[in-house]
Amino acid sequence: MTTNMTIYDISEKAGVSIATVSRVLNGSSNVSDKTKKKVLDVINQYEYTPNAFARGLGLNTMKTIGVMCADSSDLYLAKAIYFIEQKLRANGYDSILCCTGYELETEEKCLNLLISKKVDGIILVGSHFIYESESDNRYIMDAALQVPVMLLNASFDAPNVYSIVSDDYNSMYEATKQMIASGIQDILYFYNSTSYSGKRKLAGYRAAMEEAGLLRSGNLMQLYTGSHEDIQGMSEHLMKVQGKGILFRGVIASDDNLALGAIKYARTAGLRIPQELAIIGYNNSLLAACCNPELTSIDNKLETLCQHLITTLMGLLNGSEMPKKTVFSGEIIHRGTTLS
Amino acid sequence: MTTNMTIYDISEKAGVSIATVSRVLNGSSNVSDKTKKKVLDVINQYEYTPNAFARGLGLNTMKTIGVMCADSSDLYLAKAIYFIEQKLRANGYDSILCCTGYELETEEKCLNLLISKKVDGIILVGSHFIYESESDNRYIMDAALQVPVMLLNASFDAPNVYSIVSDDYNSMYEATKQMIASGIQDILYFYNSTSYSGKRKLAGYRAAMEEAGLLRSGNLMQLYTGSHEDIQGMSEHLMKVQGKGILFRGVIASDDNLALGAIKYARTAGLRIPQELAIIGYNNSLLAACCNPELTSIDNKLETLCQHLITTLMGLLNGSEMPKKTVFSGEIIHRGTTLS
DNA sequence: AATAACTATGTAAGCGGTTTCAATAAACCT
DNA sequence: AGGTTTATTGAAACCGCTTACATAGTTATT
Repeated sequence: MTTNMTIYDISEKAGVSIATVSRVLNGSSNVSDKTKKKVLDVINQYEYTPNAFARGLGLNTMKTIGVMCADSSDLYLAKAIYFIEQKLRANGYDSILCCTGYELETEEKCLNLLISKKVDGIILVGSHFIYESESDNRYIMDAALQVPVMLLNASFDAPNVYSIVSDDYNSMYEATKQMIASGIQDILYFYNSTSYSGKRKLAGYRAAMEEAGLLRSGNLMQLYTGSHEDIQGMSEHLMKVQGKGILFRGVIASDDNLALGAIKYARTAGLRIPQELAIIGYNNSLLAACCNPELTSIDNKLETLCQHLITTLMGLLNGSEMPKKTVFSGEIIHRGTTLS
Repeated sequence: MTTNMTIYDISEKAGVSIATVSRVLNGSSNVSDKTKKKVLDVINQYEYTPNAFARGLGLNTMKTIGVMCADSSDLYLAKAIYFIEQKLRANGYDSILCCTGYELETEEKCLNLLISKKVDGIILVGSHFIYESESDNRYIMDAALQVPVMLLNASFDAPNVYSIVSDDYNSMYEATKQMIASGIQDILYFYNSTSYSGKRKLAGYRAAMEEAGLLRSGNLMQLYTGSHEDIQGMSEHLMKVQGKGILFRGVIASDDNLALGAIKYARTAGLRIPQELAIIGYNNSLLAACCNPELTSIDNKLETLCQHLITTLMGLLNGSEMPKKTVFSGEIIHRGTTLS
């Protein structure tokens, strides 16, 4: 356990100065093996742990990274947080978590809070408020003036802001193309966010549809504004869409949760999956393997993304030059909700 | 944004001493309104934020709570973390997250790390290493010597350790009793952890079975040791159990994930749910409403638990006397996997 | 009007480390 | 052996803020 000794106590017991104790604490090379051992023995004997605040004051770092996400209870984000936390701690850092609940104001407040807590870096896990235009991201840029800011699945170009993204555009483009190739023409795009990655995904879908000459009107894109947990609501939403006479034989969802809503809708409407309604989800979350039929989904290699994010961040903190943006491609995992 | 001014800069610009600045910073009453305004103006003008380390050094607190959990990507734990983080921040605290990955050694290490980071309290979210016997929890008791330790869904009696638990025993007892009452006698208990709450749940099941004279041997309890995400593996596990000639017409699972495994097993084995196999899960997670048929599950009022946990912790930090243990009862949410 | 009792502010001593700089000891040359 | 260079160590300044104590300025009391 942690005792309440100070560096003075240790220096006294070890018969050296506090400077020397500090040196062995920080692994300075300029300490003789003999004294180093002597000091370490005392430290171990009394289970001394240096005071983090004092240390922070002197070093101006507490080896802590701020992690911000909209909702840590979202399956995908929760997973990201888990990977990030694990990898950070493996690197001797730990993480302060802030959940912003999809509110811009909270996001700004948290950002300032993290900065004032002197984190060494900030990771935005799927922030919902990254805009394409730089000037709209001022609050992030302000934070980046102080510490490196890492963006997971989002990207914009600003000093000291680094992005690790999955190629959502291309993944969606390919998924849509494949569904078209399987003979389906009326493909509804079902999404719930206009975030950075949301826009990219939508663009991928549109490109494929346009290319095939199938994008006739905005009818085939449906924004769902309810909670990401409200499967029933999603299903009802699709029922309404159907009620309006909009025809669709395929659903491509921006998220597995939404895809589940589509599955539920199919059940309610009595449609056979995938023969009468094909569905593709996104994120390849636990849900995809859980539902019935199992969901075809796009896997965007979350762990790889997180690993690179941490590697990049650690590099930056060590003063290395690091790539501003890294892109990984996704992969379509075929399961029971698609034909081909 | 946060500037790099010190209290000296502010005091100079405001024409007062640093003590006065510090007083307005900390809301001390002994400052005249005139000077207070003067100082605040300067602070706002320069967007000054006091250095957290220096402040921590002086106050010996950084308004931070350590949150430990085995796996933040687990649906249930993720949700708990979300609630906790939200409520903490609403109270002016924030949280350092540590995921221990179900490893005792990591759990101990994190506990020490949190203490050394001078957190004001520690919350164990469904720790897997709470033992019934006090002496086995020494490492937690050591931490409790320094700061209050809050246990969610676990409990043991030690100084400065507080518990908020759901009455798992009773919930399971009732669930089992109801299934028996619905005419099912061969009920398999499918579980994956021998944690504190795991034991309680199992005991509830046993009690109900014993009471009904149905507990003939240990055959009807099946410990699954695989990953909580490996639905396929769970299903196969149950296939093997069936293969051994162990008969079961009902499954009560210690967790919704396991229940999903049971659903998958039923599908594979060609059993109709709930007529040929009834299933009850635990936690009433998102999954329960997602799967097909929808899962009957026990809701243990997670948000209520978290709310009370935070309230209790805040009370403690304000020096109030607080209850050592609070118990809430759960509720069975009936859906499509049970008869009655 | 003189004394007591506050109120508002400043001075300076910590809080527990890190680090610069100077001093001492040990090692290396010629 | 004497002069250098280098490896160790310690003294003390400093990081930025809190707070006990002292002081000066006000208001209340008799």
